[in-house]
Amino acid sequence: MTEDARDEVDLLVAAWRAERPDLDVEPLQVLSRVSRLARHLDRARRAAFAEHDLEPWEFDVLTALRRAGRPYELSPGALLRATLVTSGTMTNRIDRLAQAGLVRRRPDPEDRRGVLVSLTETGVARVDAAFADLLRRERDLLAGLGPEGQRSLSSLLRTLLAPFDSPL
Amino acid sequence: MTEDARDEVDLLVAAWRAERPDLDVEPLQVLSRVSRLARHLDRARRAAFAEHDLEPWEFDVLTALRRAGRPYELSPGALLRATLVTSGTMTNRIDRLAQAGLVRRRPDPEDRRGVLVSLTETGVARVDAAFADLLRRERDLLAGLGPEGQRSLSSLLRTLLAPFDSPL
DNA sequence: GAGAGATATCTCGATGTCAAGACAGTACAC
DNA sequence: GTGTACTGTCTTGACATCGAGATATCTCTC
Repeated sequence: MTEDARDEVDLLVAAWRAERPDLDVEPLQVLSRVSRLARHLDRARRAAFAEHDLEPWEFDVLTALRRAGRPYELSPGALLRATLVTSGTMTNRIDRLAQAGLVRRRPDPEDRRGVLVSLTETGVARVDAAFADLLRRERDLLAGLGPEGQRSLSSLLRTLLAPFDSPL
Repeated sequence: MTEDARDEVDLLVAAWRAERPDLDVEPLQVLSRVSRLARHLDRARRAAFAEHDLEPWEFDVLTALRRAGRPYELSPGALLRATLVTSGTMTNRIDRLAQAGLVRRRPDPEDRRGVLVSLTETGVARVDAAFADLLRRERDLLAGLGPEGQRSLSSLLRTLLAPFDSPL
């Protein structure tokens, strides 16, 4: 059991143990790391997308549409479920993406309450370029783990994530 | 190798494979899960803290001070490094925490540019109660992994986190 | 086919965050 | 000692997000 690669969370846990020896702070070993890592990832993604003139939130919406396959069209409702934001946020996002010429809005012919949002050609091109770039960078970040580590990590995370995804 | 507990990310990866079979999207298995899990955790924490009348950002600052040990005092600079926010954000946070009576500000006697922020008695009590509660809830979230899984998960995450923590 | 409840989207106000820059004070080299 | 670069904190303005509520439409039951 090597303890070489200490990180900030190790220090955090040690500090808590000194201050509150009565508490079991083991959960922080996992969950603080998840939060901190996500924060760092956000920053790295922001930097990566800047080269393609995209904000992370723009990328999130565009990829959801891109993943849907031709004709790259989804309802705002489907988009907000895919991106975990509220409806007000999604309206705002679509407005701005439409203004930037990356998506288009049209009334849903089957449901007059509804709207359908689709990628423009520019939108497809931009998201494809940014996505390829992102994957390159993410692969670099993960290189230290090796294929074995990546598999077990994703499997453990899936277990943790499942209860959130399924019930709702 | 059981594939039972499929989550949203499995679907996401499958969708990408169908749309872009030319790309290796394996990195998403890890990093999308980290991001999504962090998002869910934020929500869970928000709900947990609500019972103690604390916002997540308040908790972050208060715990940093609490961890420092008596006299529970740090500079704004130390706090922003601990919480990964910018200086403007930290100024704003300290203002509001001071107004709520949870922290106190005083000039640093050793550096006239500086300020020292410390917990009030109320602050200590509130953060201690909220922290114990948070740990209970986090333990529940992690229960599905077992002690073994938690150890390997935290170790893998540490490897991933180390490059972010050390260079800067 | 009328009404109740569910659903889809949008509007609006409040809020927390960031980025850039201002300003005071410190540290170090010469 | 003096000047230059650095550090620590705060200010300001822009912005994305959320939550609650408004409106229109659909669906299902009776």
